[in-house]
Amino acid sequence: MSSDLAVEPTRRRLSKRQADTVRRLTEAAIEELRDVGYTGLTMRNVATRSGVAAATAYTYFSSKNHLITEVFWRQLRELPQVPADQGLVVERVVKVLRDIALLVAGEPEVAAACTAALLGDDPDVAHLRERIGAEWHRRLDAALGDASDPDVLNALEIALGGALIHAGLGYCSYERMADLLESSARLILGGRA
Amino acid sequence: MSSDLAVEPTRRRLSKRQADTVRRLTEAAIEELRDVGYTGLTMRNVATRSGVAAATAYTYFSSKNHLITEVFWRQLRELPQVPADQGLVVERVVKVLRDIALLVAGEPEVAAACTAALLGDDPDVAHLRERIGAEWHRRLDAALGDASDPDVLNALEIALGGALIHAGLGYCSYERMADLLESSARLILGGRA
DNA sequence: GTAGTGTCTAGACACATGTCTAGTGACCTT
DNA sequence: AAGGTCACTAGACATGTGTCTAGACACTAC
Repeated sequence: MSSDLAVEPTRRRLSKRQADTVRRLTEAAIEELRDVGYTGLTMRNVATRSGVAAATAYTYFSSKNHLITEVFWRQLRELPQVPADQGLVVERVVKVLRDIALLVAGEPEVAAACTAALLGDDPDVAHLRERIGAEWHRRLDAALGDASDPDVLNALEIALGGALIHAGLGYCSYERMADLLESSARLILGGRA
Repeated sequence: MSSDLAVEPTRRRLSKRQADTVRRLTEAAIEELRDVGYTGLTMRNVATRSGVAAATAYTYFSSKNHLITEVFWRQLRELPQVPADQGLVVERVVKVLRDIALLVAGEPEVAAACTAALLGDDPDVAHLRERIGAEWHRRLDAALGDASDPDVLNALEIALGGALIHAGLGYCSYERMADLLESSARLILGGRA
């Protein structure tokens, strides 16, 4: 798919061969999630699907949750930035939120699994969680531009997390969730531009 | 500590003896979560702590996630209703949100575990999830009273879920989360009373 | 008291996770 | 071409999950 993302370390700097192994593992994980979901996914099956030994998978990912969270993180990273200098603030914010919400909307199984994996307690998951949170923050802050305000930013971050959970919990579809999220954002931004 | 909640069925109507077993299991689960958290909790340990065989625990709870979700549900049920006819709408809403947010704030380990368990995919968890979602909806709707509006209600539900997740993910403490939630609610309710 | 129903126990089971170790083999460098 | 390093393999291991079965035990009714 893209970029130097394939060379980005999961645990350390990677050689070409290693990067390839990691890529095969994350791709196999996505297929596996599509087929059998979070609970059905096993590290052994992902490894086999990648043509790799199970022990090798654990060399790069400390846990099942870590592997799945890495999938989510890579998808978020591949998402293009929203230009910060065009259109109304509210429209820019709505676009950022919709982009993230719909990132995985086409694959609800994958999305739900990522949400669950994000809550894992291993240190590698915690680290990715921070990066993901920071990325959300950064994108929303950029979209707000001069209009940025801590309370508004927090409210938007909370809304984003809430929307993903609501969809992940099965309360609604990801498409509907994106609409609800947009509606929330407009209420939060209220009078402001 | 209360009510006929102890007789409420988890899988079917319960005899006194059964209700007692279930109560011992949920109480042991809370203690276990406090001590060792979600990952550290094992059904066998909870069973032992309750003075019950493991197989018995599985008679009442189809999975670890089901047991923990039941804990969350029972705590939510025990939370007193906010009177719907006093004070400003916004203050009533804020109180409902704060109550739920702080429900388990004293026990972050328990709260985080519940959030994770809620995402489980077994049918018993799905069922409780619906009841929990409905309960949130009901309480917020009541607080809004005549001011109730589908968009506002959705935004508040999303904010509530988001806040729990943010705290569960460790982005902030539950106390701080309650404050952010309040601030979000005020933005969402905006001009409205 | 004795039988019968319903609850619980003990322990084996298949399967998953995550760790570890000894050993294989490909790719450098010289 | 030989040697060394790095990535990977194969498989055992301890531990947890969730299921199952045979049997123990208590409480009720007769």
